[in-house]
Amino acid sequence: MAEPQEPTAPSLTPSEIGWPDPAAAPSVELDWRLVPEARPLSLSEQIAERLSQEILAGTYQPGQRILEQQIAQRFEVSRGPVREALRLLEREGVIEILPRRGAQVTSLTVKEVTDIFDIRGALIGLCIGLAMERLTPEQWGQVKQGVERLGRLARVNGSAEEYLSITFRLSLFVGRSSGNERLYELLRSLSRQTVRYTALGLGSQARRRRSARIWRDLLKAVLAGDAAAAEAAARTLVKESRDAAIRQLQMEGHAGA
Amino acid sequence: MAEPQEPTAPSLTPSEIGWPDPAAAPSVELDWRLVPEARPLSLSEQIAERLSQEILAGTYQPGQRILEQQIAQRFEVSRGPVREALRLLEREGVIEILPRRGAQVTSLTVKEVTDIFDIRGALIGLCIGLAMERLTPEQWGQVKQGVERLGRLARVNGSAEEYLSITFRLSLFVGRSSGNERLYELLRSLSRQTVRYTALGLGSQARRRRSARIWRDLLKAVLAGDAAAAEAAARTLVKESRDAAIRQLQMEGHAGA
DNA sequence: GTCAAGAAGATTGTTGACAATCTTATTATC
DNA sequence: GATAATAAGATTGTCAACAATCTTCTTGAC
Repeated sequence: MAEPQEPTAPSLTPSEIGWPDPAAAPSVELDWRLVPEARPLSLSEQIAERLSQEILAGTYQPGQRILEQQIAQRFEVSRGPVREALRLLEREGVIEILPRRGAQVTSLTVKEVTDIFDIRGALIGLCIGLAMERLTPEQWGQVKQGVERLGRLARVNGSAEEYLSITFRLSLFVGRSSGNERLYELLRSLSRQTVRYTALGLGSQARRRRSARIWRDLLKAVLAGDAAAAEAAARTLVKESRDAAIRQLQMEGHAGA
Repeated sequence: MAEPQEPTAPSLTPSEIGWPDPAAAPSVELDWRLVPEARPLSLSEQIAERLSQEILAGTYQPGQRILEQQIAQRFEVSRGPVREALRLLEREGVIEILPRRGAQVTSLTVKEVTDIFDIRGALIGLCIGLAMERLTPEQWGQVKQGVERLGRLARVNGSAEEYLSITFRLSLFVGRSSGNERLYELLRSLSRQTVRYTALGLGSQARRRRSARIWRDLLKAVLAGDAAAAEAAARTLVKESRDAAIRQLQMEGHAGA
């Protein structure tokens, strides 16, 4: 490949969120890597990774076609690895591949966004329950730190990006803490597919304050050992996130396709 | 391809389970197609479909390596489509692909089986809730037919295969009735990954009777409009299926890998 | 001016060959 | 006899070219 990617940073350990130093510049970088394992990436994985970043960053717009030849020339490789990269991206829901039509950036309908949020809601409920069985109060302390940061950020009307970044770190930490690897990967994939919509839903300070309050309720229920309340809070979080996203989409005149 | 596949049968419509005539020979054929859409399959999809059937049928054993060249020769195609077929099968969890090692039939650990059943449990709960919002009592009548068949089969100690076949049809019908396409596809994929284990759990008549009873409770709750009870029954169904499967695995001395 | 038919171009699907890497068998050494 | 280095073979990764199909533009008829 033309520009070999720098080695990826080591992934978070299950027991460490690794909150950045509050004194340092706030990190809003999210880890949307397709291949979480720290191993040398194959050519097709490198291509998929880069394309995924570009699509998530908006370089390619939803619905835009992606031509194999074009990608191959840009990365100075043949179409073989590009085809595999596209299949990998399709699997992650980043693009859609139509027979004899090729790939295009996924453009979700309102219905599909709703559907994915609903699935996330059910899975996050399971996740919380499993994590409660496994994590010690000390380990929940890390979540507490994050929830407190959320509260501060929401109160002072801080950057939406940083808020979003922290909620994702929290979600992924809980996901990993479930001890169910498949569940974690599934949630990560579904979250990635809906990042832009989650961001949409957390655009206003009012929504962030509301979100922070539910996170606080969630943590409270967890520390009190009330699994049912914790799962309910988690589902509420996703449900309100979903509704806020849909409202925004409809206000923006998102036709539904 | 050497032996072109006969056109696949049209898929079930959302509103029709299409129970086979009880007088006719009992149909225990399950529809484990990878590509549910009724459209001409590409070469790689045909290969994936055939391999998937063979793997599910036990022609290839768990852990067994699958060599690209060998498959290519067998189907008289080049390795390109075979590679794509293998990626498709990996995505469905049928095989695993390791870098520079190639593909091998998925061999799930007890932990992984447990994990997948847990995910299915959470999703089926969601599914039932959504289906209850959409289906009319008349439409549930079709489920009632199936549940009654389950009861009869369990009482007379009928074939485990037929019992399994009906539970899958019921599950898929409910899945489709949720109206959440992604949820349906996800459940179908997870069910396929655990067919052999579900079968293991339904091996004894006692288990089938128990299963039939829970299905009856589930339907009763649905018709009474008690969503919480219905969802609980669905989760119980999966949970007991999981535990039975695990017990069998451990009795068979399944080491865990 | 509009619509349809056809041709040219673009794009995906497939192939066989070559390169890089891994696996296994052989042989030499202790 | 056991172990390690080495070589041969097998297997995946990548490439460039060709075939099949789809899209778009042009041309002609009404």
